[in-house]
Amino acid sequence: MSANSNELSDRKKLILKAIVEAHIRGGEPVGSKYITESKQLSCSSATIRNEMAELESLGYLEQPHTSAGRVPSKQGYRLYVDTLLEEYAMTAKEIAQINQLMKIKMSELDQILDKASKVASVLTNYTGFAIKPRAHAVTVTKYETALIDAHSFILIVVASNGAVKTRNVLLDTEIDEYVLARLTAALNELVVGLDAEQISLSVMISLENRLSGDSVLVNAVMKSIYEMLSELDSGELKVSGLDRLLQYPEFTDAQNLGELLGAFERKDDILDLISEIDGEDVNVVIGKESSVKVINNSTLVFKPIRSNGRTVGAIGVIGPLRMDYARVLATLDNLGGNISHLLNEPKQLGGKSQ
Amino acid sequence: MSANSNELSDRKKLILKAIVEAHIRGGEPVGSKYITESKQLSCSSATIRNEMAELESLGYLEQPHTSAGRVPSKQGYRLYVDTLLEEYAMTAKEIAQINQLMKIKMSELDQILDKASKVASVLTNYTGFAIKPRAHAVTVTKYETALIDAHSFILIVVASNGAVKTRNVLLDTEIDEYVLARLTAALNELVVGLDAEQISLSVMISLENRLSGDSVLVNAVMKSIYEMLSELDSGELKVSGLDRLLQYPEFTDAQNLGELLGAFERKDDILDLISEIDGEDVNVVIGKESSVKVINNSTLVFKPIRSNGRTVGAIGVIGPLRMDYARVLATLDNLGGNISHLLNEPKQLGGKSQ
DNA sequence: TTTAGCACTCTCGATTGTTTAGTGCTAACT
DNA sequence: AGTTAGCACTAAACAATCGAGAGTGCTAAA
Repeated sequence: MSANSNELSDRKKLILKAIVEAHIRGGEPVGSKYITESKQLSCSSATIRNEMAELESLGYLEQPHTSAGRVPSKQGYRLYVDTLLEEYAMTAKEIAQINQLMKIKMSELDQILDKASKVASVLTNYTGFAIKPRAHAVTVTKYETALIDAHSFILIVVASNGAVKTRNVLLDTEIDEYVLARLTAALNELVVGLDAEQISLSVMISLENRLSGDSVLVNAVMKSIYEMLSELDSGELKVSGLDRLLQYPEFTDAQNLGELLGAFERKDDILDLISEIDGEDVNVVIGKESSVKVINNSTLVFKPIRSNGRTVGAIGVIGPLRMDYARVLATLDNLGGNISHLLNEPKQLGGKSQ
Repeated sequence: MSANSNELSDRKKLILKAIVEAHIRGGEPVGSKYITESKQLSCSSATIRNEMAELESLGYLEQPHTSAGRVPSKQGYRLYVDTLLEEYAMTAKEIAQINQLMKIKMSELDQILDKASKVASVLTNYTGFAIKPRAHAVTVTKYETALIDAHSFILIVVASNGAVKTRNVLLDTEIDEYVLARLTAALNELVVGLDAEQISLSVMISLENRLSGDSVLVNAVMKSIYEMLSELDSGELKVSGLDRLLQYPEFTDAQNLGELLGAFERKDDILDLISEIDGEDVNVVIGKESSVKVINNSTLVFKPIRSNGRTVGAIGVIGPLRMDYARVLATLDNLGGNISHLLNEPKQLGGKSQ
């Protein structure tokens, strides 16, 4: 809608950068005097003031009230993360810490993501989250079953996106190996390649015909399949370290906090927001700049997790607009790399050393 | 530690009850005048004052400051819920609402609990939660497997507490039906009846001997088994409707809210607290009166969910001390009954009418 | 045993003055 | 033309004061 970054003089950029960073550190509006004093800018506070006034009219800064300092606007933060930010070089100690925390070998993607979101939260001191993105029109590529007892068995589906899901099916009729084998064969023949929406009455009827009209069984199974597919479709969101939000003054008033908690409850908005992005890089969503107006006064930073060329999840953190972007970006990038590594490396022995 | 309820005159009880209920409604300290005016007590404010002073010295009331009214103490709330509370009769409408909301037929316990905690939150307007309690020394009673592809299979354990858990096991070596069948047989012979702590090196060695020394496979499997058992041991806690807390002034200050959020993060304390109780009835934990000092200024109400004579979970709500106990107790009781019903009734057809 | 009456205490809200931080503007300076 | 010193101005933050209101405890009378 307005000025692109090239229009800004180097000095303006420098000033904006200084203001953003000071504000991130201190949390309070920063004034011209502070900039002149603490910085390499060799000009007086009056000059800074003039520049600040211009930056404000360009939309990069805001003034809470007449006699306060300036605060970066969302647009200001955006420019900062896109072009002004200096890459944060993680210390060896920090990298060691990530490796240490992620050392626990886990096999389930869910658990790895969960753990990673906790680690992200601890390392950045913001609230962490992990999602498995929405995946539309997932279909089943293979069915498998395992008998538990006369009244229950496990139904396993392998989905087109590589996910595997299981469900405990309980029946009040009896079932045995033979019936189950027939069921499995029938499913693999008749109910493969459908997504949740395509499971129709006619599919059920053909399946029922194939299985001597055992409608109880067919109903139970189809219901489970439908549920599993829906779950795969609808994504997942887990949050950790919620209490960390409270240390930031922007979340002590119930307004902002409520919006955030509400968004976490509903999950949909955040899942939508993240599911629609499909890169490999760390993403930064600042306030409600996105089409989705989930988060008004918070920033959401996340990195997609890919495995075998597919986006299988994402981890990220959420915090105030004045987030320590440099550190967060570096941390998530590193952590994300660590996870991809975990997911793609061949399985090792348990780790009983000699 | 002090006065039992029989020492209280009927009038004192009536006054205490009136104060508690007024405070629950209004949230503010209630004074002698208010009681005299609005109530059936036929005596003057001065008399009420005298009684209130006594109730305070007995520990049932507290005074925020000299010229404020009285507020029930935790002990006061306790007496109220234990002996003063009038049973809340749910309206037909409310009962219909519960049935409506819980109508969705789901088979997995996890999902039912999850849904129920959401419903509890909606109906009571407090924060809801669902737990699967800790279960110590769970053992495996049966193993089952299902091949997915050459590099992965599903491992299923049926646990001594009736739970069924599955894990996707990935290998970089190849595996086939035959190997899997041998593995399954060996597991069912050698690794049955052990809890997480009893999985030792010697078990692994005997298993490995049985399986032509395939240590990669054995390691992966035993690790998964260990993980599953640990998970079964350690319980689960899910929270819903967190944002509802914010509407109660007692949670607008970061102190209380932080404590609660922290407790939800750690989960342990709350799981401990609830796991140690094994009745059938709705339980009320007021503040940190319990040995576990998790929640200082909140009340936790929950109802165990039983299935086949075993406690398989619990649902509840958490909110301010001045919770609408009557309503909450009735709601949870009803909702709990509804769930037990769901869990124990024979499975129905999918619901295609006619 | 109850109650009317009153003095006392404490909070809360409004009002006011003071301090402080930071601005915008102008006029002088390089 | 860009920079800077200086100054008037603004708005918040803070502290002190004041009166009103609510509710108590106590006393003395019923």
